Amino acid sequence: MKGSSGDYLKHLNEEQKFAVTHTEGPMLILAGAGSGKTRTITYKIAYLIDQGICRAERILAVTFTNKAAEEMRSRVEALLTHLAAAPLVCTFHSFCVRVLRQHADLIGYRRDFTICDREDQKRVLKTVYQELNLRDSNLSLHKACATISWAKNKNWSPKVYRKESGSSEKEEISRIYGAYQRFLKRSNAVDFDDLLLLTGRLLKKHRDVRERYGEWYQYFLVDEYQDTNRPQYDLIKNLTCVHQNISVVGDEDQSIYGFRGADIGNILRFETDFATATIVKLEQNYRSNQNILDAATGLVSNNVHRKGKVLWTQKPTGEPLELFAAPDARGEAYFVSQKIYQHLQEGEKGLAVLYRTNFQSRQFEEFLRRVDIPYNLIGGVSFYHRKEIKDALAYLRVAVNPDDNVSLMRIINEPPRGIGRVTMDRLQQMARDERTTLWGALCKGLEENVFPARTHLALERFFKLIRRSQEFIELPLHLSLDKTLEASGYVEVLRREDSEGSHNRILNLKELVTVAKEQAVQGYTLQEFLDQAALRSEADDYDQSAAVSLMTLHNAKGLEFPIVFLVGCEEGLFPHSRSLSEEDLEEERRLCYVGLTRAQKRIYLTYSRRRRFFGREGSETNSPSRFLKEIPKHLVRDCSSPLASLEFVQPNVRFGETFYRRRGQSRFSGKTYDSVESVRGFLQELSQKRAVSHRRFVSGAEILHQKLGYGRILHVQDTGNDLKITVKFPGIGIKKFLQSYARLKLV
DNA sequence: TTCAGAAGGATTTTT
DNA sequence: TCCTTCTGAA
Repeated sequence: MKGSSGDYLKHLNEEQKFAVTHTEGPMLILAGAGSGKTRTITYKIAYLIDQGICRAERILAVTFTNKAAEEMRSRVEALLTHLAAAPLVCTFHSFCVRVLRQHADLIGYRRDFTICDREDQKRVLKTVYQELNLRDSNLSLHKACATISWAKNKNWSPKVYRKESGSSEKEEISRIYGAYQRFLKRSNAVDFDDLLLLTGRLLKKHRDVRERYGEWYQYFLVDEYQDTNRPQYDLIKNLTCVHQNISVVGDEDQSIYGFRGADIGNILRFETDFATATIVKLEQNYRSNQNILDAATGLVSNNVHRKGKVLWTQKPTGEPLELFAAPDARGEAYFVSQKIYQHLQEGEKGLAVLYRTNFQSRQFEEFLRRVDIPYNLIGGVSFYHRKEIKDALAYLRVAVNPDDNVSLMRIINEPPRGIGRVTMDRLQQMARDERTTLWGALCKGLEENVFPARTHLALERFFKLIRRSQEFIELPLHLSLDKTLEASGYVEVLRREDSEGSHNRILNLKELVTVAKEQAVQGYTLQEFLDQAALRSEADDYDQSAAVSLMTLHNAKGLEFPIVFLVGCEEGLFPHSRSLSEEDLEEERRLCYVGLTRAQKRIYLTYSRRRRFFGREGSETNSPSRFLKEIPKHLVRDCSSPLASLEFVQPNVRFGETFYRRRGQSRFSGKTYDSVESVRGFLQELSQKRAVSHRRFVSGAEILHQKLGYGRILHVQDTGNDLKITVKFPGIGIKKFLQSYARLKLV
C-alpha cells in the first residue's frame, strides 16, 4: 500500500491540499473557473488509494463527458504508477448502463435493451403520431421530444404531467408521452432520460441492490455538480446511503444545462442535504490573466442567483480583451481567420473559436480552409451521428435484439429492398393488434402467408438476412460488423453509386470496422461496443493537439486555451432570442462566463452587424450583445479598424458611394498600403478579358466583396467619373484567389 | 415501389 | 441555404 507517500501534494495550494487530505464525510468544493477543481478531485482519488484509505475499485467518480472520465483516469494512473486496479470513472449515463445491464430484468426490461438517441426518439414519435392520428398536429416532433424529456427530468409520468402541467397542449402531450413510452417498452428500448430514471427506480424499489452498490462504493466523487439534475441527484442520494463519503466539486457560475433539467439548487442546497458537510472554497485561479478574470467576474456579477466568489490570480494583468465589429458574418470569419493566421505564425497554438450555436461554425470553417489552416471541429455531425454509421450500428442492434423496433424501422428498407410505406403500415398495424413487435409481426406474417407474393419475398429475404447476421454476432466484433454489412448489401449499393459522397461513406464504414477491431482487441463485447457508440458525446472526439478548435460554448466546458475567440456576440444570437426570460438570461450570462474563463492569455470578442439566417439576409442590423456592455469598459479595446468599417457595404449600394459617404474622400484617397502586384495585375487583366468598364470593374469589386466578404482596399484613385480601386486579399495566395474568383459570375 | 423535382420548414445549447 | 418531406409519374 505504500506509494509515493503523497509527494504529489506539494503541487497543491493549502485549500486544495485540505480538500484532498480531508477524506471523512461529505464535502462540497466550491470553486471558480480555472481553480483546479478537476485536479483536486483527481488528487483526492489518488490520495485515497495511495494512503490505503480505500481500495481503488471501491471508488466511484462521475464526470460529465467520457473524455473527462478518460482524462481523469489517466491522470490518476500517472500519479500512482503501481496502480493495481482502476477506480471506476465514468459519466452518470454510462454508470447507469452498467447497472441496468446487470439488473434490468428486475424492473421489467430485458438486459439487452437498446439505447435511443435523439434521432431515434423522433423516429419513435413519428410512428406514435401516426398511431394516434396526429399527423397534422401543430406540435412539432422537436417540441414534443423536448417536453417529454423535460417531464421525465421532473420525474413526471404521463398522468402526473396531465395533472401538473399548465401547458395548453397537456392532454395531447400526455397522450403522446404515454404512447411513446409504451412503444419504447415494447421495443425493449430506453432513451437517455430513462437510463437515469430506471436506475433510480431500480435502486429505490430493490433495497438489496441499493445496499449492494451503496455498500460497495465507499467513496463517491462528482465533478461539475452544478449540472446535475433531479434523477441524478436521486442517484447520488441512493449511492451514498451507506458511507456518506461524497465529495462534489462545482461552480454555480458555470451551470449551463438548465434546459435539460440541471438544478442549480442541488449545489446551493448541499449543506442542508448533507448536514455534516465540509465546505471548501477555491478562489485562486491558475488559468487566466487578471484582465480576463476581471472581465468574467464583472460580467457574471450581473447575475442575482449566485453565492459569489472573488477570483484572483498571481498571473500578470495581460492584454485587454479585443473587440471587433464586423460588417457581416463573412467579415467576422475573415477577421478571425486572419488573427488565427497571425498567431500561428508567431508560434502560438491552442486557439479556440467558441460560438453559441452549431450553425455558426460554417463560416469559420470556410475561411480557415481558404488559408489552409487545419482545424478541429467538435460537434455538428460527428462520426457516430453519420447516417451510414448509425445504419451499420442499427444492423448490429437488430441482430442482438430483433424486437428493437426503432433500429428495425431504420434498416428494414435501407438499402431499398422493396419494403415500402404500405408494407410498413401493415406491419405496424399487425404489431399493434397482436401486441407484439414489428419483428414478431413480420415472423408471424411470413408464417401465415398473409402478404402478397412480392412483398412476401422481400420480407422473407430481410428475415433471412437478420437470421444470418445473428450467426455473425458470435464472431469477433469487427468481423460480425464487416460480414453483416456485406450481407446486407449496404456497401454494395454504395459502391455502385460511385459518387464522392458514397466513397466517403464507405471510408467511414471502414473506419468503423477499424474501431471495432481495436475494441475487440481490448476485449470489448458487442454490447459494450454499441453502448459506447450510443453514449459517445461530441466533446469526446476532442483532440488536444490541434492548433485550432471550433466548438460551441457548451462543448468548451472544462477545457482551456491560450487564445479564445468568442464570436457572434450579438443580441438575438448570444443571448439567444429564445432565452430572454430572466432565468434563461442568467444562464446565457453564465455561458458567456464559461466562454471568457476558457482563455489563458487573450480573448477576442467579435460580432457582426448583419447575419444571414436560413440563407435570408437578416432584415435588421444587430446590436452588440448586452454582455459586451457588462464587461468593465477599461478591460476592452475596440480594434475594429476604419478599413474594416469600409467593408460595411450595403447590398446594392456602390462600393464607391458607400466609401465616400461613410468616410469622406480625402481621408483615404491616394493613400497606398502594401501592394500586391499579382492581384492588381489580375484585376486589370480581368477588366480587359471581360470587357468590363471601370464602372463594371467597381461592381466587380462589389461582387467580390459581397461574395467573399473581405478584401481590403489598398488604393483608391478618383479620376472624375471613375473610381479605380485596388483590392488586396490578404492571407491567400493568388492561386487561391483565382479559385475563389472562378466561382463568381459578373452581373 | 422508386425516383426526381418541388415545396416547405428549420436552428439553441447535450447525455 | 440546406435538408427533409411531399407529390406524381414510370
